[in-house]
Amino acid sequence: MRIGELSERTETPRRLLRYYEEQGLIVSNRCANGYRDYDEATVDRVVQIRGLLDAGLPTRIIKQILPCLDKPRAIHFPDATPEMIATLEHERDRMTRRITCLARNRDAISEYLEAVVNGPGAGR
Amino acid sequence: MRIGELSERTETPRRLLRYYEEQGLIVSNRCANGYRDYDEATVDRVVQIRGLLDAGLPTRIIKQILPCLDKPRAIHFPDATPEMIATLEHERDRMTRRITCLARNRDAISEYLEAVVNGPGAGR
DNA sequence: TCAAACCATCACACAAGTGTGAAGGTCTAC
DNA sequence: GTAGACCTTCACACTTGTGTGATGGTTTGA
Repeated sequence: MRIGELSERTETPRRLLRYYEEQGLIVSNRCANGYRDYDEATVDRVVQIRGLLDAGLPTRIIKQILPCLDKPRAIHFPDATPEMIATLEHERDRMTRRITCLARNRDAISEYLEAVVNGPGAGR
Repeated sequence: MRIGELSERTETPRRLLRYYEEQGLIVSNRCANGYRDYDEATVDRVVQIRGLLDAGLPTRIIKQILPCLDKPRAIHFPDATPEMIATLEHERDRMTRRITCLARNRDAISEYLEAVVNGPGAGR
């Protein structure tokens, strides 16, 4: 599919799709006329990238973790250098910390909202 | 305490503490000589702010949700305008989405790492 | 009293993600 | 063949969170 369709289906500006490609997060084939051509799987990948970006990961890190998420895992074993493994472990831990922080704060918000809808009287 | 101590205890550059104050995320009293004076609770607050920033929330949003997290909840009921409640619900949902995304990707990383340490042979 | 270690404000700069528009090529349909 | 809707690259600019340094006041200890 071309960039316009990918843009619509992922609700992502074309500008950013080109940027993600520039950063090495997605790839595209080129048609004879120079147009980018994406395959179906790119849709999910873009959604995933956007989610991770929104969760505070920079493209540099996203680029490193994306290959681990592909299905035929065995293919990627050769790239598994010790440094890479260390990076992944570090990022995994950092994500866990982010999750903990988000969950705690979200729960506090929920609690607050509950208290509010129950009326000020119920809070004491 | 003064900014130097707060900086050390929160591992946060002074520059950023002043920035957070400028954005209305923390407050300080001023000593006679103009030095900032923080109270004990600011330590936790700064840590919380940094966690949320790292999880992708902008200061503008953090500023809005921080008041809900204070202990004596009843004090803040007057500010609970309908728009404020809508904002909070929206941010709560967004945080949930972030958590889901982070958890899924973190689990995939964990899975990958497990496969790697078990050796390529175990992956098939 | 003088140095060192704090503190203050101000300002310029940078990276990352994103917005926007210019200038131009390609394809489709009337 | 021309208009409109696509696509291309390039470039300039904005925002946000940070880094860094200049310039100067205050406090503390030798």
